[in-house]
Amino acid sequence: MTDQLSEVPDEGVTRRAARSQEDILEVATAEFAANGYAGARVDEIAARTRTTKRMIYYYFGSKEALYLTVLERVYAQIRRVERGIQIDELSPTEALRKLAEATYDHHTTHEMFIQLVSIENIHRAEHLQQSETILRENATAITLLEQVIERGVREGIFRDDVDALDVHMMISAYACFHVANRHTFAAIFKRDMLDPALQPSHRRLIGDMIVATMADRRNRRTVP
Amino acid sequence: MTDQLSEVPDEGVTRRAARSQEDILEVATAEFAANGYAGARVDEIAARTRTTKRMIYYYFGSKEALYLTVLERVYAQIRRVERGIQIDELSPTEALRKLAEATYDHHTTHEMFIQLVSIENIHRAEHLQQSETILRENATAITLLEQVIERGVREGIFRDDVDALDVHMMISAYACFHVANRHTFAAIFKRDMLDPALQPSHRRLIGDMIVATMADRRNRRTVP
DNA sequence: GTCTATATATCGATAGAC
DNA sequence: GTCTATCGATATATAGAC
Repeated sequence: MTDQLSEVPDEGVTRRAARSQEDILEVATAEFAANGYAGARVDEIAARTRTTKRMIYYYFGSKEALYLTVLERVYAQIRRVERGIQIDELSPTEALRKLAEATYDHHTTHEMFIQLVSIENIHRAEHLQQSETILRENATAITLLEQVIERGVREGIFRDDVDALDVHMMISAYACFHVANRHTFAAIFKRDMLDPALQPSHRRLIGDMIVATMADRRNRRTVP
Repeated sequence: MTDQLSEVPDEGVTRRAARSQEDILEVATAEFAANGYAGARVDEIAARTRTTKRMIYYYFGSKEALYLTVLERVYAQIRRVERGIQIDELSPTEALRKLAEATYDHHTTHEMFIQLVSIENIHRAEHLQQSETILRENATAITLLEQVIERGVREGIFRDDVDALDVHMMISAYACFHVANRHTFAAIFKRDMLDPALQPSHRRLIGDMIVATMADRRNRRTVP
């Protein structure tokens, strides 16, 4: 890799710069997630990279712009996960469970994403609202869920008074809480919600919860 | 904040001093909730009270000690709400719904509590762990839930593979998410989860969700 | 693009009079 | 208990050489 780069000086410099920026973003993500926006230190980020503080400002302009780039990066990541979910051959019930489990799997393995979302909410999403990319792209996660629910309602197996956003809210709430409130929950109740021994049953429970709620046909407004 | 959070002042402290401390705590709660621990400014808290910054340090010693007092105060508040819940004459199903709705009602009307819990989780609950009062008192919320579930299992109407902490987790997750992730959710999906027009249906849904999950008797391990 | 050194601002905390 | 004034530490951001 390094040899190839030195053979092509022009690309080498750019590629090296891109790698340096990636390096900064990686460290910055951890720093912001761990300490919040105001608590994060640019000095600390610089110290943990191969580059210097001067380069952070050279590449990103400001602490806020760096934070925004970090935010866009983790939202792009979950978008990729969501796009990869396949539910074509599944029944509405099975599809719902699979979507819930996929969200649970993503959130429980991406603690920094959840922390950054919490931080962003403390700041009333004012940074997120500056990102047209996130606002435009991340809302599309809901379309798959809409199709599943519509099919389930049409087949008469789902209640019809809960829409896709409500279901997404229930799934996200459960999966987020496991990670976001892990520490206060553990401190008070002495149970680590991310304990690997608990994950199979918690993964089953999120599916049970969503399926049981949606399959409760007593709540239908119209007869199928 | 409209709730009565004030404690009875010590005999040695004048009424004016106690009122001054209450004034500081009121403003500090809002300041920490709105900006996080590192983002909160002691100067700003002082400016919005009738007292001065010097007095904040005189009464509370440090920014961190002030924050800890704020934390204990909001946790004491939810404890009072939890203690006031009456479910004596209700069936296990009705009791479960009432507990879920009470949590929903508390969280949706105490945004600052939820924000402070989020902030505390960003800091890995390191302040909360210093408060013996919170750790000792707030875990008792679970006993009422334990009794309800035990009764429901005994009567053969609830599944028996989900314990009280899991139910508490599901209820808290739903109710917390509404408040904690309100801003990112609204930014991306253009729906304010705290819109008063949505509250009746969301309040019904949390009850439906918990009852449907627990009443799913296919998940029983033992025959009642 | 990369470095060292530094400007500029702000914040938590305190001194000391009354 | 209460005030004004201010310290000392630390933060973001930048200057300017190479």
